[in-house]
Amino acid sequence: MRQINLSVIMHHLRENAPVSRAALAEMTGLNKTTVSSLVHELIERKFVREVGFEPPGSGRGVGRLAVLLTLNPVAGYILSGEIGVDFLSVICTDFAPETIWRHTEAINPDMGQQVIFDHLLALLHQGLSHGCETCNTLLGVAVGVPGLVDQANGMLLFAPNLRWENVPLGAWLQGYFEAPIIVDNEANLAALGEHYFGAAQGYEDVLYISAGVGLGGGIVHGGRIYTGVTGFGAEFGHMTMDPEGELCNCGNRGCWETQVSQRALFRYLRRGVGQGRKSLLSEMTEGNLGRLTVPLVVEAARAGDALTLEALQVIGTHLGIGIASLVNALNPELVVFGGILSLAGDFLLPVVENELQRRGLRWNRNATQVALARHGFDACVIGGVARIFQAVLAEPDTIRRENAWKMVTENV
Amino acid sequence: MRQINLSVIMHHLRENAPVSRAALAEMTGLNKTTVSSLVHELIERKFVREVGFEPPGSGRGVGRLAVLLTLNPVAGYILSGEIGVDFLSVICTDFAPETIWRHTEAINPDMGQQVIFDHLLALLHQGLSHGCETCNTLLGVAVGVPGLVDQANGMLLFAPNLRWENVPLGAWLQGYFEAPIIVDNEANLAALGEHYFGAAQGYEDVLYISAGVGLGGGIVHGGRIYTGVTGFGAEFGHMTMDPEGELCNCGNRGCWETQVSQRALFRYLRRGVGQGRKSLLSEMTEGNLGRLTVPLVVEAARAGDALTLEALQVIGTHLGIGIASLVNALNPELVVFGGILSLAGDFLLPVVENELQRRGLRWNRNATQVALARHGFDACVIGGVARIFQAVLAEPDTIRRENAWKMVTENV
DNA sequence: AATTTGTTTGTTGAGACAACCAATTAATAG
DNA sequence: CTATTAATTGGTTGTCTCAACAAACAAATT
Repeated sequence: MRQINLSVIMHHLRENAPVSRAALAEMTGLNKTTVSSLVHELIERKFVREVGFEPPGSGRGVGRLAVLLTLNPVAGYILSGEIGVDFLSVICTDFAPETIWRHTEAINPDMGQQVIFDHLLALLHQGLSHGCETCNTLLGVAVGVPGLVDQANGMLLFAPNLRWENVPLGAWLQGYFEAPIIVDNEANLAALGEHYFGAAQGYEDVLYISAGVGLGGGIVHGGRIYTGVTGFGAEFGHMTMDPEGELCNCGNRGCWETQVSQRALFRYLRRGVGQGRKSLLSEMTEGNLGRLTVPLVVEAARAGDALTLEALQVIGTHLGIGIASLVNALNPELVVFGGILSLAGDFLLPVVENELQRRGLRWNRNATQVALARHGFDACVIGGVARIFQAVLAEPDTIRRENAWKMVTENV
Repeated sequence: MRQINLSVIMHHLRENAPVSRAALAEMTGLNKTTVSSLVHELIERKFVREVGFEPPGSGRGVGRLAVLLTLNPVAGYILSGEIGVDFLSVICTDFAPETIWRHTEAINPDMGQQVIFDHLLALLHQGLSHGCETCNTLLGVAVGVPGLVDQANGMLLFAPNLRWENVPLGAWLQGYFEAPIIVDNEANLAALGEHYFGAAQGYEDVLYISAGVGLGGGIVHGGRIYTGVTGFGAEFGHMTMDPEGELCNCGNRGCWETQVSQRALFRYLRRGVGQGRKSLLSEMTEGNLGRLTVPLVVEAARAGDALTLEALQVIGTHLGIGIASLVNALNPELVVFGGILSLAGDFLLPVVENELQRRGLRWNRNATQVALARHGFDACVIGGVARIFQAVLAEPDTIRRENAWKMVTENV
């Protein structure tokens, strides 16, 4: 009961800070004495702090000045990392959350699991030392991975692009940090990140679609990540869109990600050029279309290159068809489009909107907006921060501040 | 708090009755005094009753005999109706819930909204008089419709097959019954019905797919109907499966329901016969394939008719592809297949399973079972009962027993 | 003086705990 | 074999704690 109300106060503080006790009481419907008591506890726990008085004469009329409250930025720090296919990324934020430190490092899957994990650990350790300087308490560690995760025990079940299988990441990390550990799918975290700190703020039912090397997805329902029964929901990329389509890495044919992904885009362009069509991209890559990158494609599109625009039109159409299907099936409030392909959002989104108008049921499509993700490369790590943030907001009374950060420093 | 615990007790009673107070305490983790107090209140409110002692010597060992508790069948009665495209159906059940009374009536949309509503009201009224004889208290009225419903106010937004739009069914019913009114989509209710009383008992994350005239769907997530943001989720039938496919009633092309529905099945068969292929169905319908019905098709399939088997194979493949996509996207525990087409389940399900094996991601498909719906024609009304049941279990202390049934009897 | 903020003080309600009574089975003594 | 007793489980009665709430009040402002 008290835990629930503490959490309610924290949530309202997050969304409305700075705000007074009286205002919190009104918002939450709780009695003001109750709010006072809860706030007192939160201040003691250092999650909340007073930040002076409401400036007098701010149009509020007569009465005693209100004491404004905010979440305490130095309540603790959060570590969030991502294991990408060819990079590691770690950020450390305070509770504001502002980034205190960040670092990215190139890897490749051939380095081997153990080496990559050690690198990740070293980065996290560096982030930790920066974090504890100002914030003292480690609130949690989140790690996003490009694969299926069994949330319950942080087991990475299957990451085809890393060629990893059944890696107990959660257990490994638990051995090094005396704080809650979250391991989750990269797109799921990114979805939550957009919900907390990005384009989806204020929306409780969000579909996130991340198109990059492949096509991943995340569902936020009621403000929480929707995990299917085995925690492996929202693999939109492997919905069959064309039963006789291109072969997919997963072994099936015509998966959505064979139509909408960086790979699909490049394939279309290469085929076009291969068939003798002219394109700015040939010059931009000096004839080596193996060097294609999404930014290059966007540049070509802006320059009006016909083949590129056509490719984006085709990809956008497929993206739109899939989104319309999902909108009909799930009736979300907002669809957020992210991933590296979202750099081409200016060209893709109008096509998507058009397709959604054509194929979405009237009521569903009218209730749904489509937006570009705010966080690009950082989407996942920011989502990890959001995930820890969420865990702390949900049960602020269970954080053990004393021994919250205690790292086994041997052999790191 | 108390409300929550009352609800917890009710749920455990539903799932484990008959059961003793001590066992409830153990299951819920509540203190046994608390359980006693809660049970006492529930007995006073007539939702629960004692049903004698646990038979001695039932392998339980020593100790005082336990008093067994169950939900009280005559706690009240539930009215549930369905407005179909060509029928009305109403049942009245007690709180067991056992059917006390039921009736079905043919209609057709041309009769007009007001006439159909009056017929529905008359049926509900008949059910009510049967219900109050034994059970006294009306616990709620549920009505399922083949269309989009805004749950909040029971507004039927759009029912293409009835050609109704913006009908305030909830408000109308509220004027006649002094009890909670639920108006919801037919497939959503059916999904909940399978969860409470059918093939999906014990599964908390269920996809329900109903193939009949069209293809509808329902999602049960965490034991509750998943409504999208506007309460219009799970319109699986209008996911685009083939961008250039057949024209659908909704105006788009290649919707799933153009591939998997009674209409799609009959179309395939008629085309086959039209192309000169032999089929038992020609004889069975005496050459008039306009008379096709699903039972006839099933009969032909059982007799080994090649065209029929081929048709079911094709439909089953499309069904399987769609289910695989949904399984990948939503990772449910169970997929339940219902609707009139489920009569052909023996022929369709193996094909579906096969397609699921091919197209489902390994982890998802392994976590997901596919089952036939238990309730056929009654799925929706039973779901309506479940919906009311759920509402009562959720807040047993808010039911006003005194004036719960008070019907405006004028002009009915 | 009126108004708004926030605290102090006391009340209410709900669940937890301990002790107790009740009803049964199992063991044991005669 | 029977009567008695111990052990065990079911359920209730009082007491305690804790959280939310209400009313009164103090402080700071217009």
